[in-house]
Amino acid sequence: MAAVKISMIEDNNVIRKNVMKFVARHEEFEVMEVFASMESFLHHLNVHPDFSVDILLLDIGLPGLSGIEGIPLIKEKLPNTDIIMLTTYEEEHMILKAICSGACSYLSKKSSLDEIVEAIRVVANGGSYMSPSIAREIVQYLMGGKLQKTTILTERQKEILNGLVDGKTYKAIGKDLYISQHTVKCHIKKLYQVLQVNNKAEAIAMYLRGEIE
Amino acid sequence: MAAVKISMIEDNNVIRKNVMKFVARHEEFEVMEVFASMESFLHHLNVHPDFSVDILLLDIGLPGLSGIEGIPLIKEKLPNTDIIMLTTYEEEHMILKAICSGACSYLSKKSSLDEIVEAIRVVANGGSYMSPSIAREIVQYLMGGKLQKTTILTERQKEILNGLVDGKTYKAIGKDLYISQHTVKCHIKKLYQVLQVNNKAEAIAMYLRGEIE
DNA sequence: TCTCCTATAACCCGATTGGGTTGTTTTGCT
DNA sequence: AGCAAAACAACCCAATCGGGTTATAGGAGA
Repeated sequence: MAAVKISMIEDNNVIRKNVMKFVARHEEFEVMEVFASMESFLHHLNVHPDFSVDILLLDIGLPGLSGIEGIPLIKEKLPNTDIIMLTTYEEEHMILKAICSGACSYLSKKSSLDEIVEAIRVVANGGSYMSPSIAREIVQYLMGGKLQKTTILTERQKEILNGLVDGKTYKAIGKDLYISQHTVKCHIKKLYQVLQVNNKAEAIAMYLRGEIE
Repeated sequence: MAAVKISMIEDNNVIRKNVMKFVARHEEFEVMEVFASMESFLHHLNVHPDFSVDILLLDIGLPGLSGIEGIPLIKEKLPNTDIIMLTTYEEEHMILKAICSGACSYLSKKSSLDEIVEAIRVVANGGSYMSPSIAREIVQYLMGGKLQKTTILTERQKEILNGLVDGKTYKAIGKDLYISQHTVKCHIKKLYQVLQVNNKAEAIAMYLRGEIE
């Protein structure tokens, strides 16, 4: 198998050089150009349209265009490049945003060089590496306090809520459930009381955020 | 620190004995009673209300009450026990269901004994261990085909959409952004065209399902 | 049996929304 | 400099929504 091509975007010179030097010692990896900013990387992509890498190590806290903001731009040009985020900021929303944007792995900068290389190997083999603390946060998010939130809604209310989420009008929901639109409205009024919201938008948001049922 | 108390629910005698024998060799772990079915475990909990473990290895494909179905029941009695799922079924929905139910780690049965012990250590330290292939699936789920959907919305439209998602009226959004409600409506009209929806509900649903930005 | 709750249905009324048109101004790109 | 796009603003109008009240029928539980 050909060597796995690696690149890195990291503004801290010391970290960038150390990591890439260590990676380069492993002969299954081929270290490509590295960059100190998202802008310089994107510029390089424009100037060299043929440039590609298999795995990109990406700092989340870059000055200027941040790592997260850059992910979609990178994926646009290099859809087959796997991105490993490197970061000191382990805040939940950052992590989720990065993963949702297309990063496939997430490493704390506290990780050892060996751990970084291990992560690269995992990703090269089609897996996804997560630092334990980060995995834990993702799990927390997925669970989303969903425990012990055993349905407060009646069956009918759930059916109606589903209609709302689908963007249906009262009339359409009534038609679906073979009841009048008046009745639909009546259910919805009670629904709002139970959920402590005042309109469709909030009810839908609550439902889709998984805070119900 | 006291030994970490470990138990296991697994119907396959060979696997159960091998794993627990290996775990027992590590003196930081204390192997407790093990069980061949969810029912016998739950029964044990009822008979011995003081029984507790720190970490429970749980087979997902148990006969009778499955591992996933049992998680909420276990969590009810032992809220502080961390659950590590062991499984051959790596299907996405199984994994997500297990995690959403309260499992904190997920191991493929292909994992080596060393990997299992490593996972236990990680969990005992408050982390969460994921097999690379499973981490990948979770990442896939979180990304949800969201790639190459590089923002179609303008900055202004995003701000407005955020207002909608928060359940605000046009008027309130206008106030927030220092523009008139007419203008807000105008933006929303264009927004709907771009997203190909006809009302707030669908736009919010699209946003919260992560199909935007 | 007699409540309590849910589901059903209807009415009124004001506020909000969605869709249409028509503009001016600013901004970005060529 | 000039064009296109986006942001801004206002008008009309019909449909929808949110909140209030009132009322009947059926099922669960005290």
